[in-house]
Amino acid sequence: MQRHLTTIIDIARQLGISKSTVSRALTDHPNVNAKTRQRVLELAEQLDYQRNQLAISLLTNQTRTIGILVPEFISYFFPRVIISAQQVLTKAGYNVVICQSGESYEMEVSNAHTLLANRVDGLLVSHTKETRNFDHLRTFQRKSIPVVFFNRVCEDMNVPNVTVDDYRGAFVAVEHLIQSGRRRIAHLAGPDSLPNTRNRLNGYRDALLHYGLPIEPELIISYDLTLEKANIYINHLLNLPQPPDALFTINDPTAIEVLKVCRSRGLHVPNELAIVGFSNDPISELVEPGLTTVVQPVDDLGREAARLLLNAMEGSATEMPERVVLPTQLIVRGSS
Amino acid sequence: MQRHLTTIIDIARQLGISKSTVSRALTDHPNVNAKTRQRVLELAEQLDYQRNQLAISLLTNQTRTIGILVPEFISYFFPRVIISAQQVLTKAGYNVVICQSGESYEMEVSNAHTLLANRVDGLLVSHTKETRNFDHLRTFQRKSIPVVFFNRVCEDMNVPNVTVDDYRGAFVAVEHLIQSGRRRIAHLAGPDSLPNTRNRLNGYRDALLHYGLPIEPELIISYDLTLEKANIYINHLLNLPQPPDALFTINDPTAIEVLKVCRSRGLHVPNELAIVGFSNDPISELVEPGLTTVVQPVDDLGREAARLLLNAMEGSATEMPERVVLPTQLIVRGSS
DNA sequence: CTGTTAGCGCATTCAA
DNA sequence: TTGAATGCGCTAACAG
Repeated sequence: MQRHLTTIIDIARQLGISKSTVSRALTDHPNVNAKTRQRVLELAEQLDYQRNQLAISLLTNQTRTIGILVPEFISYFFPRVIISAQQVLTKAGYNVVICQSGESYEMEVSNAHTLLANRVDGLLVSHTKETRNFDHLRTFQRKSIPVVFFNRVCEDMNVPNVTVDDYRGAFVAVEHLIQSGRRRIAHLAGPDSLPNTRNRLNGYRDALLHYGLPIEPELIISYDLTLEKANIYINHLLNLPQPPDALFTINDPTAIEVLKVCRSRGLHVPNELAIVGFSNDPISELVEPGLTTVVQPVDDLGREAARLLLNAMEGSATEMPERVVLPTQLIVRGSS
Repeated sequence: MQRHLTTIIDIARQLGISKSTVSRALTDHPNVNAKTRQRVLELAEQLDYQRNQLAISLLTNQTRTIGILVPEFISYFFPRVIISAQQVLTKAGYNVVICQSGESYEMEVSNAHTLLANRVDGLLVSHTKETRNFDHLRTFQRKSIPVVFFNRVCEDMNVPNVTVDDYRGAFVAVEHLIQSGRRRIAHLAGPDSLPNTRNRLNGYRDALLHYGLPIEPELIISYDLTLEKANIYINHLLNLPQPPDALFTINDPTAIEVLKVCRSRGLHVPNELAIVGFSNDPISELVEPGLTTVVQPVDDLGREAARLLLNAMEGSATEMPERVVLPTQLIVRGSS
């Protein structure tokens, strides 16, 4: 499939001038005759000329494109964050390309290579649940391409990051359950490769400790975030000799799954089991009963991540990378 | 921010050989001494060398990258389609970059320019609801960059496309309402810039005609797909002297909004108002009552779109662009 | 104000 | 098997 796209040389030839002049006319360079510029612009328009960004990037060594790498975008969370980040970046004159890895480490590595090969000027990342080795991201660092983590962060890498206050969110959620009279509060936690998971787990633990409740290992289950596994573990918990009277889940989809299981078992929510989720997925206010959950400020998250990246790219390479933690908030609905 | 990335020249110099040889070693060219190749590969690894895709693309005039342009990805629909398309494209050795336009025509044009400037080898598009002028996409065509439309297609452009059978889906949905005894069936339609909207409207109309029911203009309302407007029109319909006994909506989020309005007005669903949505958003099975809706085969949609694009790129430029229409299916739940 | 020249990083002829 | 030379499309430095 050979195709010829109009180049400045085509324009120069047809106008009988040099390609430098064409280039200058096209880039609003001051030193060019108004009339000449006019002619160039008209012919460019007519020939449907488009600057070849590839050539410019090769020359300037910057693409004005930034890459966003996310583990998935089925859940509402990542799309929202991306959109708000994109708004900031677009306003700053950057293009945004998005890659999603389907929670696969291998795919993430491949995406990282693509982004690197295409020489993005900066990278916004939230890694997959499988990612334990971060060499593919350190490569960016080594090449001085700014990287900013959001949501799922690698604490070992010395780069800026933005997270929400998972610890506090979890603490308050569990506190709420305790204060409404629950005593056997279970926690469906995510894989412990994810710091958010660990922070939420700590918040859960500390809330129990703070109120003098025992921490029962049998009530804490880590799983891989798939709904199939969630279903199995929920039933497992409910089949315990002493089943929990409340369940705090790592995210809203999981909490919804709990709701479904309760429905099918004829368990009343919240009387027989109280449920609290995490993230305030739009779905959580539509189910019956409404789901109590912890709000993550998705828009702020995207905005902050973009801001940190812009800072990093626009040079002010501070010695201490900035780390932003955004507040979370509990929304109480019918499920608790 | 000046940074130097390792090039083949660095490798060549350090090894005291020419860059051509390095290039050959790196590209698995047959004519290169095994030992030399070995040394090159080792040093490349050690220096953390990455091929500069920009330079290669400039040279070969192809990027092995394809662009996906969608109007939004908040709803579950587009992410799903993208993921399945991406699977096919990745397998075929292409990289995928995604741009979303937030339903803004202006943003879509800008994204199209970005993708063009970055010389994608092919484009998968679903346009915004505002798009009426397709010049920004015709540009790709003029430059022989294959374009494939999916879901929201421009019928005037002579390119392959994939859609679902909106007409049939709507027909069957309305038929179902009629057969379950409804007689005043309203339709909340989308903007008529979108062919899907028109097709669904036609399906709705023809079903009424087919069963000898009158078409009441006051029961058909086009709107802009925002939930705020949806809310206004839903209330408007329910306030009619003769309110409808069923409501068929352009999509599931709108149907959910209907459900919410009914809840707040104390209207029983489906007894006082039956509701049927479109697209089988995961949310539709979680609400109470479950939402009757028309399934769109999202995975097939993405796969087919990718297949058509690969065909178009891999040369077989057939005279008649292929147009695929995928079947839809009604799922009956509690809301009807 | 305009033309000439160089070079970004690479693959690919053509010679050796 | 290897090296030298060419050019992809463009901007920028330099010279008129």
